[in-house]
Amino acid sequence: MPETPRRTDRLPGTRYGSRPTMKDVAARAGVGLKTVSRVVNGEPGVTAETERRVQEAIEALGFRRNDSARVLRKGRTASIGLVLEDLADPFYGPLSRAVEEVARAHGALLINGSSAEDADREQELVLALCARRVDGLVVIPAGDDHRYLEPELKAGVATVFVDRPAGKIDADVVVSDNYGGARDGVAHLIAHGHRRIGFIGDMPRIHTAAERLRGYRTAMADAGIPVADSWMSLGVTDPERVRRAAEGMLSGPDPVTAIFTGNNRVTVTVIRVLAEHARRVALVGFDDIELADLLQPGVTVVAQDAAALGRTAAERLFRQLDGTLLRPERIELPTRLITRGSGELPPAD
Amino acid sequence: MPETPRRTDRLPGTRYGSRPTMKDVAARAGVGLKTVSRVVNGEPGVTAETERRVQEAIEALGFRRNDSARVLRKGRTASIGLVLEDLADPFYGPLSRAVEEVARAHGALLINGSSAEDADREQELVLALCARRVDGLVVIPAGDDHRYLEPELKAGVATVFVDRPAGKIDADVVVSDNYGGARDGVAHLIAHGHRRIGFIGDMPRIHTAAERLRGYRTAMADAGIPVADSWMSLGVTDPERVRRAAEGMLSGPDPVTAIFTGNNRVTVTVIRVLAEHARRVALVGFDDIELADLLQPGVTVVAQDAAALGRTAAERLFRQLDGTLLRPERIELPTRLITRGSGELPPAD
DNA sequence: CCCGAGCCTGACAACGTTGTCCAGGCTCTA
DNA sequence: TAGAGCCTGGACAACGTTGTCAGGCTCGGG
Repeated sequence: MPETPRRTDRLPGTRYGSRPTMKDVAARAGVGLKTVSRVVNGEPGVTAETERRVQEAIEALGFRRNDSARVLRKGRTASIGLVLEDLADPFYGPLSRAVEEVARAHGALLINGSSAEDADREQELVLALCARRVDGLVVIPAGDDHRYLEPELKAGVATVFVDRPAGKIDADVVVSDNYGGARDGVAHLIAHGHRRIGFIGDMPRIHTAAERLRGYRTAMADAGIPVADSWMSLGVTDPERVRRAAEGMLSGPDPVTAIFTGNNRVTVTVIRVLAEHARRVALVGFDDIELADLLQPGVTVVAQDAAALGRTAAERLFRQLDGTLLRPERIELPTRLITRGSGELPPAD
Repeated sequence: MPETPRRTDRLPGTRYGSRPTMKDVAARAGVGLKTVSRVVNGEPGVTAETERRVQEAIEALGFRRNDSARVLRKGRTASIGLVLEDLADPFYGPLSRAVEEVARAHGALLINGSSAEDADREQELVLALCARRVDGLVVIPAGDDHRYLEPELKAGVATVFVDRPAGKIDADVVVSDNYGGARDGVAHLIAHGHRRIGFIGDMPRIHTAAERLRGYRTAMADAGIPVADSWMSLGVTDPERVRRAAEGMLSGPDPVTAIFTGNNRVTVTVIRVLAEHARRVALVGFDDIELADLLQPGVTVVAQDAAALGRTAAERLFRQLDGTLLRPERIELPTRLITRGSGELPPAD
């Protein structure tokens, strides 16, 4: 009896009628279920003629293997999760793309989500990905406590943290040399004669922001320059806050002659402020930004390689899955100072 | 007999030992399987005391529901797929983020992949997403024939095409007014006295590129200006090709006095070329670019709202899933001319 | 004291696929 | 011509979850 009406308890939401299954294909081709499975998976042991009949039935019915069932059976999903702060941030685009390319090379799909810099949302996302049984996770953490991941790690979910370290668990980490990069950037300003140098960065609870501030402090200390509290401003990176911070440093009795900005968003806002400003103020920014070379003056930056961060992390992830990787490690990628003019302006008192 | 060694044919790759299941939780809590299910899903009909015992067992074992099995049973995955050209392109970041936000509001996860402007890769990705049984698809098409999607549409996979229309199938489409935007941008140059205006765009097989070229031609025709072949250049948007095209238009016996660029990547490269150029050349670009206002002169652009494209598409997708949407439709979002200086330069002959 | 209503709870099948295992038919050789 | 061995194909169970359904319990009313 072909074409029997199966399906007993379908959801009402399912429209059109549901998808054909291997059973349907088998019935139509007049073969057994397992034979269809063999054809679909390219396994050996099927006559050319039988294979043709099966292919024909697949074509005719529009059959597509149901990966949920497959995953349930096999245990691996061939997909990895990526949790980052904001997909729309130009820094994360290339990183995300790099992760995707590595995943693709390993035959895996990428599922991603934005945490919006919210620890709860990060956890929610990560656990949702685990419930889908992703094979691995690349996480740019928003929170600083990742003990909630312990059962997942034990269960064998490969995990790599990028851009910022994991909190309170032992895991692979790939970061840029935030401390060293900031230190070199500030030293560059000092080398060009600046002493009153401002620092505007992200919220101090964010690891990268703290590290870059540490780099700033070290460079200043190394040069024997005492730092005034009014020279440092940490907080959210929305344009309003940053603008106020920059204007504060540039006015008053003891204005800065140079500013070091803690990330791409801050840099962009500060460039705007400086453009409206009469006095020439030197600027070095963390993170490269597009068109930085075409501004007047060109913007000197400490560039990190977002694509390399993503690639390195993803490659480690798949090595964890291979089993070729045993101990968690911390990898630090170097930054690169790109001089374009803004950092070489002399102090204008 | 508790702690019996289950698992017969596990993959060798699975490390540590596999995850606990509802069965394990049930055994530990001393309740039935279904009771665990009820607790996990917050269904009514469980005593506070029983619930407490189950929660305790879940906690102790680090249980996490397996969504593959759930999907297999329920038919819906609560995830949607997004296929775009390149995650690293600044235009797609906000679009992607907007889709994600709408998905999140509907409790769905986002799976995405880059087609790299390759029709085969697009198809491969889309079908992989369908095999995972995503509830819906948002596609920025690379190819121009989407008949391969017909079985999926019939099976009820909600689908919306964004930025470019679908090929050879009837589906929802959300696009910008590429034709009108380009026409207005070029008319703006004409209004400022230009007659010899160049057009540099993407490959003509890409729908947006063709539409923008059509807008250019219309504006020129409306002004009664005959267009020389040497004023138009279509092709890949890599910097080398664009640079040659721009330099070609700017030299020779009859150089252009203004250039209209067909997308953000082209615009950036042309800005670089013009910066090296002695003569002032007017420029209007399609797509807004960051820092465009800070260049000298500021870059006049025809801006499209990438986030609105993504949001609109995703909202339509979920309305399809609700069943509140019946007929496929084509939605066109307006563009906006933002004048900043480069488009208002007079012709310098 | 008995019976029915109502509430909890658990046994069971089904979702679609893949791994295991066996049967039947074939070829090849002695 | 018989037996061994190979190749093809199919029956069946299992993956982990959820919907159905029925059983057992308590409680209140007659």
